[in-house]
Amino acid sequence: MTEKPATIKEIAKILNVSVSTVSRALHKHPTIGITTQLKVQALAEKMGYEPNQNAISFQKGKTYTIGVIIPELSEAFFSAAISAIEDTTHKRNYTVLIAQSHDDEEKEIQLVEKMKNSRVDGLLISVAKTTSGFTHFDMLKRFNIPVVFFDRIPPLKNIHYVACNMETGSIEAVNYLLKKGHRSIGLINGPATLAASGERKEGYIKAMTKNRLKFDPSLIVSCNLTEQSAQIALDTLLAHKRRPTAIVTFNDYVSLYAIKHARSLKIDLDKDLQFVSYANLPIINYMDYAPVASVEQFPYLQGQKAADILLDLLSRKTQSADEVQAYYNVVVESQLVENKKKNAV
Amino acid sequence: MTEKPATIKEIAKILNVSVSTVSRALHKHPTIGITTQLKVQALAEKMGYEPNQNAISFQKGKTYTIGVIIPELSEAFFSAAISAIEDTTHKRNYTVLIAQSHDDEEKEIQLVEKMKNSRVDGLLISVAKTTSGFTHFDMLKRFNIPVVFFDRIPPLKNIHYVACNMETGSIEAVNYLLKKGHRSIGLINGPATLAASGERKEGYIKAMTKNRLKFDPSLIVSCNLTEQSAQIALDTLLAHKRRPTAIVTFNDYVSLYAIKHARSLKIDLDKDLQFVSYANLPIINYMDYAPVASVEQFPYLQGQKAADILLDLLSRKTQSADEVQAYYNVVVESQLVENKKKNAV
DNA sequence: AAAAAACGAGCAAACGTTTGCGTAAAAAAT
DNA sequence: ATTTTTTACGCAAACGTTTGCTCGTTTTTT
Repeated sequence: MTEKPATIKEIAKILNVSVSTVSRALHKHPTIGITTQLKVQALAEKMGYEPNQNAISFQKGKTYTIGVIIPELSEAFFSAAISAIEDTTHKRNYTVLIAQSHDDEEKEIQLVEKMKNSRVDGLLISVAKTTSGFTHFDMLKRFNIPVVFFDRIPPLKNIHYVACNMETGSIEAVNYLLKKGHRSIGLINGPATLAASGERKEGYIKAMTKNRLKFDPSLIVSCNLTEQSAQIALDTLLAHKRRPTAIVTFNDYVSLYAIKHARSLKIDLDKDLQFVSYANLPIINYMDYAPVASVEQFPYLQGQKAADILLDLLSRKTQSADEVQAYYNVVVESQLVENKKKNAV
Repeated sequence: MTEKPATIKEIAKILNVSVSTVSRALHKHPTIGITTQLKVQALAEKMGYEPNQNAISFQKGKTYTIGVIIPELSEAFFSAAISAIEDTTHKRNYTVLIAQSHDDEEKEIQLVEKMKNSRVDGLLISVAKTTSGFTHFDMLKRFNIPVVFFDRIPPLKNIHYVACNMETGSIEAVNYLLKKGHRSIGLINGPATLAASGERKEGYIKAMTKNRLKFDPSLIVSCNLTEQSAQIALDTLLAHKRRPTAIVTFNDYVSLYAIKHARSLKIDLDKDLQFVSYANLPIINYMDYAPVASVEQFPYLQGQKAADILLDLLSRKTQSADEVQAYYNVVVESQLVENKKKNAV
């Protein structure tokens, strides 16, 4: 009843040729005569032969598997990136091993270890928020397992990475609001511990000064990304002596919280206060009042580029991998996209 | 520079023992003397030896990998299920290979084929919406690869599955609304082609008749899950001669669309119209007006149970796998949960 | 017609690990 | 003191595939 998968050996025995001949025939190796080749291929087809990937991996010492370590699968950004990575690598016959760190450093370390032990050929990593040590990545270097970081990049020298330049988008965001006539623009930023917060702030400041507007530090308030703290941040801004008519927020969630709070304060979100945020997640399509624009970070593109780089690294790894002098540092520009959806009544 | 992973052979050579001794020592096999055992383990530790999973898989003919095929990673339901599956299987030293069918039958077939070829030990599948043929699952049976279906179950005999009983939740939902005093309750259902639609309808009808209310078929309207079609469905219900004061919707998205539409019609969502939906996705936490309650389907639990079953199947598979007479049919009861969040002003 | 080149295919090792079987030495039983 | 049992370890095959090397046969070149 239970079928066993066909092997090269069986084919060889039936055809009275050697296993090496069968192997070569299936790979269309030129030293095998055309008649033998066809004979072998026909039988393989008939028997439903499928190469045992496991045996091949073992033999070749590589698994054709790339590991992906991300903080959270459920975050729209990462699932989009994963889709891109899958699409890109499947084309080149690699499979993808996905694991979530849940933004926990300890878990991330374990995962790196596990991935190394399961002999993945390479890794794509977006580091956890809490990660502060980086020695677990050294091990990968020692064993010559190439890594490409994406989106969340560790502060290390000599690494490959794909990141998103927040500055462009930030400047665009502020410019957009200035053009719309706003003169007092607030920023509800994330916690200072996040690199992303710094970049957003930089962009904000740069845009202000470039437009010869005096930059008022008190128009920048931080929040820790919770609903409550977003509310407080908004309250602070609303109490400002130069009460802003527009606010840039750290991400869509913060915008959402702030908008909700603003509405409960009966603020007219069409006339008196406008929001621009980062990320552009699907949720904004479901909001009654959404930010008027978002800074898109192109998760699919980032995933794609990261995968491309890793594949390239893997293909050239064949020989000398020690003398990697060139490190890929790809930066994709963020971009402001207007929210096409109309707000509710 | 580039280190090679340590092998059992090297350890054996250094210690002047045979590879089999090393292998057994590392497994704490009782026939190996305690001194040798410690010696071996110490050196292994020192050399940072990690067994080559690939070689082991090859040798044992099993990969300690289970494949998971789901429609969409980005759907909250599935990412929760995945997390459960990972948590459950990691404990037993299995790794998880995730793949998305994107609700495409063709893709699903390819994935099943790929999973088979990469010799996964077992599969967890939630079938694509469009899947109408089921022969690709036969192959798995032929090769004795156990499969546990979850959430989206194919209409086949003799399969293992974990599903959610919608009826309980549906009845609860209607009862809940009746208790709140509603006498005319509408249902915006999904397309008739989906099994899930049938179950929701069943539950709805059952709850009505159990409460000795005459069931009015015209209070059930279908939609195809798009925003536009949800709007039309709502319009239909609102024009009903016995205009409903409460509506059960196929899922949170439909609720969302309907609520949005209702608000644009200036309907008072606190007094004149209330919604209950299925799923209980995170998005409802972000809605200005959310359904008052949702039927929770426990994705984490479903994933967990499915994984447990598969692991059990795998552990007993050691010998006779043909005579599987007993099929696991686990049904988790859906449950109505009240939405604790207050609506906006 | 002899020598050289090209062709077609087989042999065997290798990848790292597990495991059934065999066996020498030590311990226990007679 | 001999036989039996136990202890502790080694031998070698096996898993499926790839690939460098060898070698006989045919074809081409001189």
